[in-house]
Amino acid sequence: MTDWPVDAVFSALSDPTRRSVMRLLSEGDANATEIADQLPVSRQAVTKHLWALSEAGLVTSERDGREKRYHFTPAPFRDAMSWMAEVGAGWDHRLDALQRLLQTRP
Amino acid sequence: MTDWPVDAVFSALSDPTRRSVMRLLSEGDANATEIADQLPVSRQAVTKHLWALSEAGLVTSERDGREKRYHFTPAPFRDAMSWMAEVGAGWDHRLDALQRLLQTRP
DNA sequence: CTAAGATGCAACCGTTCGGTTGCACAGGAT
DNA sequence: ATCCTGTGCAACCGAACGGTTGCATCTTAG
Repeated sequence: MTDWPVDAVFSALSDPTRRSVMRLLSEGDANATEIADQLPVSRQAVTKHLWALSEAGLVTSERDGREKRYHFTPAPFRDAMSWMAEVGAGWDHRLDALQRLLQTRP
Repeated sequence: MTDWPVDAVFSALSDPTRRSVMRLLSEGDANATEIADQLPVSRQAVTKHLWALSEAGLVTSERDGREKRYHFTPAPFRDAMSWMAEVGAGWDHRLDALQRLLQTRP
């Protein structure tokens, strides 16, 4: 039903560089410069990607003095997986199980 | 690890029209013209979307006389969900459970 | 045979995307 | 006060994207 969060999440995850950023952040917080150092793109590119990820709710940021640290937030994965489970329900018993799983409260 | 299927799946799913096509197909097979009739886009647009979905392995097609019928195939969802479970593992206990679930054989 | 419906191919268009570069601004360290 | 270092803003570029239109082709229904 609600399509906008799903849209942002899938879009955010559809780019390889952005997935790399997510992977890096899943291992610990970082700022834009640090992330760019570990990827073959400029800091500006990373900043744009972080903005997209943040739009999707996949990262949060926090200003600390002159730097801005980004944190990993996988919560919106739930939306994406729910969509898949809902659409795929009945075709794959694993998706049924997933749908049940996603309804358990954190 | 292998990134190309995940890439195709997330990319395919990142477009609202394409998700609508998936939803329609999840309710039953159809040809391009039938799908286009139920969506606010041209048949040609639908055809292009079906090509993208097929690249991601999300639909299969079968020629039947003068028409070409498309079938829903949610199997690649598994790749996308695996990626999310892997990256998000440790942050959300539901993702841990999912990761275990995805390792069960069909 | 012929007409109608479905697909395929290709060109075109405006917008978005991923990425770059250049420069200005802000906050810490010394 | 001054020099780094990290951010932010904006312009720019080429490629890909989502979509359209027009036309050709193929196949079945009558």
